[in-house]
Amino acid sequence: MSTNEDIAAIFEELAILLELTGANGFRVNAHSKVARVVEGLTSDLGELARSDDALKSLEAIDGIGKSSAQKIIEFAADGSVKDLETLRASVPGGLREVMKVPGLGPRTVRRLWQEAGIESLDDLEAGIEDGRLEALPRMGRKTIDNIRESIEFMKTAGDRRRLGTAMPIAERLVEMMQSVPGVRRVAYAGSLRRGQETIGDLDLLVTTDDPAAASKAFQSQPGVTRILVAGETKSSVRLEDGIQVDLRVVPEEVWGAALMYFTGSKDHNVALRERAIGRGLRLNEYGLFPDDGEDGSPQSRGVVAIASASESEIYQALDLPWIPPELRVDRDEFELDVPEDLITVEDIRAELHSHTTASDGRLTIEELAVAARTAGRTVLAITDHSRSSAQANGLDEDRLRRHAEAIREADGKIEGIRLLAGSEVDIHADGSLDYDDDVLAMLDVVVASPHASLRQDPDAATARLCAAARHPLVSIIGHPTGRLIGTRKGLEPDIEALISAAIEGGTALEINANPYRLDLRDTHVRAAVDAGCLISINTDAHRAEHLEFIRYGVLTGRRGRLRVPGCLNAWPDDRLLEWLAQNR
DNA sequence: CTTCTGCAGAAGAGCGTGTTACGACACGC
Repeated sequence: MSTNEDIAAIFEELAILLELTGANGFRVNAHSKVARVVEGLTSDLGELARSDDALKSLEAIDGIGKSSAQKIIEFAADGSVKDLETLRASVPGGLREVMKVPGLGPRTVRRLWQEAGIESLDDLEAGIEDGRLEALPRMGRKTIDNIRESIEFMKTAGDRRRLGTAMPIAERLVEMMQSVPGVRRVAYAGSLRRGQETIGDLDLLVTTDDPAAASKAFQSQPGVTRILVAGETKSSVRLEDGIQVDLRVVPEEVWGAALMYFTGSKDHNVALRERAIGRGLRLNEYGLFPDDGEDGSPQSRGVVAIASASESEIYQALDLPWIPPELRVDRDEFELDVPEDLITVEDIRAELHSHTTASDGRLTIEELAVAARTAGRTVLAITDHSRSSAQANGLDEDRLRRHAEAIREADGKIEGIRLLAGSEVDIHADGSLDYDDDVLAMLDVVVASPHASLRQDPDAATARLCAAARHPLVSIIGHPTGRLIGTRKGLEPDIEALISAAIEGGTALEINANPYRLDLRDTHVRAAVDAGCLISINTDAHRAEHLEFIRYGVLTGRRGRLRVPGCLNAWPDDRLLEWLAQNR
């Protein structure tokens, strides 16, 4: 674990433990915020914390105050934080699991702990059976049944879903709701709309002439295993595979306000509402209202909204440009330099990382070329695996030479798309490449990627990747960390060092659009974009459907503020080909 | 706990729903 991740984990734990001790909610939030901020940093806090002016430098980071700065310094020096140790000693560790039970919040868990001696998930189950829970006030049959069901659900369901799993489900739901009579507009919102790499649950927003019909259709759709909430304007169901879907039904005229509210992030919303207060206004999911100082929600008192129909008019009324959903994280999106022209799927012209039957792909050169052309690409680099990737049927030098010839031959035969002969060459643990330079030199594109030794220590990983990035014949570093979301951590190089090496070596860094990878990840893309390092969004297609993954890579790029000029494969073909020829 | 402006002390988002006991509270977004 990198230092930043350690620190983020410490503050996350502090927040949970504080919550359980009944600490002030703002204090709890402050700790969560530090965790989130630290997670988003690319520079090493450990180093900063050991520097001369550590306290000042740390406090300069938004969200980190004196107390948090001192804890970070303490951790960098001793590897532990006293306050955390004290809390750990006074709060049973098992309560963190109990907090995860849907429906159980800090208040209830604290009561269970102090009044019924519940200290773990096992205790909770025992307490349900032996009647300890029933004996508590405000603990009725229904609540206990719900807890029992939630525990059962927790045991069977997985955690968060990958972006690529959630998106098709959401699109199916949107289509389904669109077909309900009276429905006008339907959209998915939430973390899916923000393009996060994993999604907790799905959020659907609907405007309709017949709210009751929309809610009923939603609750009774096939695949619903449990209705969690069933109100007039708000419903929540669980589907067969365990995914939770929330529906909100609103009047047409508040579409924009509701979409903003439902898209989040929570912290972005809080920041916007604070901004509204600062301007004598109030923002909620029904609109932006003048603050008349009265109690109760403005819309219920007939106060007329200043803005509500569209997101942009609300942002405008708060003196902000429309902020793309992918940037709504409450980091620095409220500063004035937010680009309006983030990269889009339509901007992508070239696919620079793909596989055919020569290694472990499913399509021949011709089939893949046609598929790429159909998907709208005008340039396709075929980059099969190199010899060390034996499990992927990697090509030895002879096969590579013949394969390159075959690609160039096919290039002459297929209209409408330019084919490039390339390789996805393994970067060995020591930073050397899997082919000799004279072999690489005959190719049009070289994607160099780590595939093995993905557990090496961060310093070795940095040296390994930087060496490949500085190699004159390498065009792109493919999936730089090699992580697989939720299953493999991958390398943990010093990203800023890698970015510098890539700039120096005239090499682009890849966003691998495969939803299992999305590597570089969003925060690393942002660091690269800020430094002026080129990015290439590639699907790593092994079959035709994989070309559709591009959307996930684009979302990740947008989260990193990527625009066309910084994205190699969004350039005009001539310019791309010229760059590829020169940078080798 | 952090930020902001009043530099010591205040302010910190706002709503719908379910449960439990019929107004209040907790939860989750």
